[in-house]
Amino acid sequence: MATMQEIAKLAGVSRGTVDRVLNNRDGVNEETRKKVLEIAELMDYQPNKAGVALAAQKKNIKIGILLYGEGNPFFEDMKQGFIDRYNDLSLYGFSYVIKQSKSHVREQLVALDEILKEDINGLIISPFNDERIIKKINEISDAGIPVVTVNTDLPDSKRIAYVGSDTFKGGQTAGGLMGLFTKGKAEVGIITGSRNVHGHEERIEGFKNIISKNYPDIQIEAIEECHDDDYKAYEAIQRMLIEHPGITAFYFTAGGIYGGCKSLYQLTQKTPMTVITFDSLEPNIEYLNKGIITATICQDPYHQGVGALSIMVDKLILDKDPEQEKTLTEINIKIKESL
Amino acid sequence: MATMQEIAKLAGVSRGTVDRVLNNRDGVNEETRKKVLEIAELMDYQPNKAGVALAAQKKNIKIGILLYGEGNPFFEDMKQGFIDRYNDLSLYGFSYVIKQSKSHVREQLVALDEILKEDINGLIISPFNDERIIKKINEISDAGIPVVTVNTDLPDSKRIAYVGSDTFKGGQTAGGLMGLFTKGKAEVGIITGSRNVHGHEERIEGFKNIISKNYPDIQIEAIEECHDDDYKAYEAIQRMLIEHPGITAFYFTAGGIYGGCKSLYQLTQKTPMTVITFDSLEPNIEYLNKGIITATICQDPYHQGVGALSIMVDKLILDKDPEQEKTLTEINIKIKESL
DNA sequence: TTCTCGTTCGTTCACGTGCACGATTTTCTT
DNA sequence: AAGAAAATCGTGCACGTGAACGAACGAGAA
Repeated sequence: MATMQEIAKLAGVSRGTVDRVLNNRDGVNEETRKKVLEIAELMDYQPNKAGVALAAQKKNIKIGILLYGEGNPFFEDMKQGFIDRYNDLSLYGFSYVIKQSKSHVREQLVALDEILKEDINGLIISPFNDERIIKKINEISDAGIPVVTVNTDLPDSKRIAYVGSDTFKGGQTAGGLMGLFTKGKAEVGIITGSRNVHGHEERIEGFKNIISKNYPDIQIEAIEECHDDDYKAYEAIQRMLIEHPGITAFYFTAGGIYGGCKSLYQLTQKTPMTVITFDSLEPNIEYLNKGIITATICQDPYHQGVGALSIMVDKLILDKDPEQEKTLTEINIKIKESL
Repeated sequence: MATMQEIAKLAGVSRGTVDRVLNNRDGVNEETRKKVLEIAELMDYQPNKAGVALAAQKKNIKIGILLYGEGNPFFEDMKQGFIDRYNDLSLYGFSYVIKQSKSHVREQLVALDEILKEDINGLIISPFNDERIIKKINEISDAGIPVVTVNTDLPDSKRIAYVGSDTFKGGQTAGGLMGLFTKGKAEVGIITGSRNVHGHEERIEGFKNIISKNYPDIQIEAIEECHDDDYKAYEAIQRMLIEHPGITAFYFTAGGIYGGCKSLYQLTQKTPMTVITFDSLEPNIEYLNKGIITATICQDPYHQGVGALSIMVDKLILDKDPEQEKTLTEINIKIKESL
């Protein structure tokens, strides 16, 4: 591996000059610059990461991470991803703060203000889809602090990258599973989070896409919002089963699992339902083990954390812009036996 | 973060002495050693990784990686894991060589001799379960070269760690899926790789475990070995369908997918079968898309590569022994829509 | 006593980079 | 033409660790 020192020797200049050229700083004669660049290219120069890391110690960079859903195991997984990735990258001598607000726009706005007071150099946020949040993110970006969204995207904001899952494909996967589990014959009730949340809606679209294409004998009987609320989900299930007694399957696009499954547990002891959900939070696992949930589709929050922190470190410390604007994590299907 | 320099100052000694204490080198007075250790503990000293990395440059460590199955996409995934992880860890200034032999014990023995000539300091190997390989691995270990097995374990050898998947659980997952897809009623034919390969056998055991526990109406009609050979798999399927015309499902524990599925494609145009396989190699994906394979169970070779290299670098450069003897990767179910 | 050897510890170099400072040369101004 | 300003480049320090080298000291042997 070539070092700056070696390049300097070959170019007949000092290492300082090589440094100026390779880091795009000015104060170098055009001819010298060309020569150095040529040699660097020829030798396929790659900066030694240990050296970069050691020199980065004094930069004292701090990354802010802002999540919602306090105590939500989904975000605990994501946090583990942050931690593990931090252990790999901590040699760059940076630090981070994680703040987690409650699940409301207002709380997130407050938390956002708080975390900005910590003098952070970059922000990773799992944002609410709200105009005020978008506006704030744009202000932060304009102030020179790069923002990466994780889990939920804000495509219309000035965030530099998004790390999350492909919700449409997740919906398609749910559709495919529904077909397989019911042998292509079912009446389905859908419990969704909110029709205003882009991801939830895409999960319905993906589902419909596969059903209409491959399974003519599967009918969607009803769709209800529960806003991730267990009590609302409980009631929605009760209502659906009265209004549509023929229902043989349920599809949950988001939260409210605990309430919804409790309802099913009480009502459907005799007639087994096919139930498909997302993520593997505690209630999902509980009802998967009880046989109420047939399968759950996971979006790998751990690697969302890993990916987001990687991108941010690349940007802040290694000066590398993200390769893609969107990084999509894998879709994993889990059943009772594969947990 | 505390540095050696700071500890030295507080202890009233030089940094060299602190270095000797913390790296367990001798030539330090017992009293001094105690004092330094005390202060280091008090300050929760963690060696700065950038510093360690920079100093490790001159060690010139080389890791050998030995796989089989030339051109097998499964190992391509694993190689990508090695490469990605190497990019993260390359700052420690080490290098690696990958050799890939054909799928025979003899070829692997030859390749093993070749790779040892390269002056490697550690070996990662995806081994054949063979006495001669075990003996060789023990010799290498005794020579002071740590060995990590990946994908296939040799529990009776002197390898320091294994990274792979839980094959029994994989079999259980297959059993669970079989139950769900067939609504608990099926006659199953099993095509296995070799009954002498521990992993293949465990996949059958796990499968039987779930079937016998939860699905009394699922019968296993026949089990045949195909030794990962497509032609043998083709013939096995033909034979099974003649001898057991009631078969409605197939379970492949290993290779021979292309031959087996081709056979099914020709024969079962009308009567749709439930087919469960392992891994997502090209033939798996092809026949998943064609609707022949219902689902495939993946063992995440990418992260096997990642994990194995991590363990080896920890051992060779950071002097850290593996935390667990066995690292098991996640089990992911894939259907057509979630590919 | 004087010389040798072993113990204990401080000093120094190496690893590769980022960046501030200052030195030298060239160009511009009056 | 002389001084000021700008352009260009070299030097040196810092980051934290590993490890070789050598200095200081005391104990034991001749």
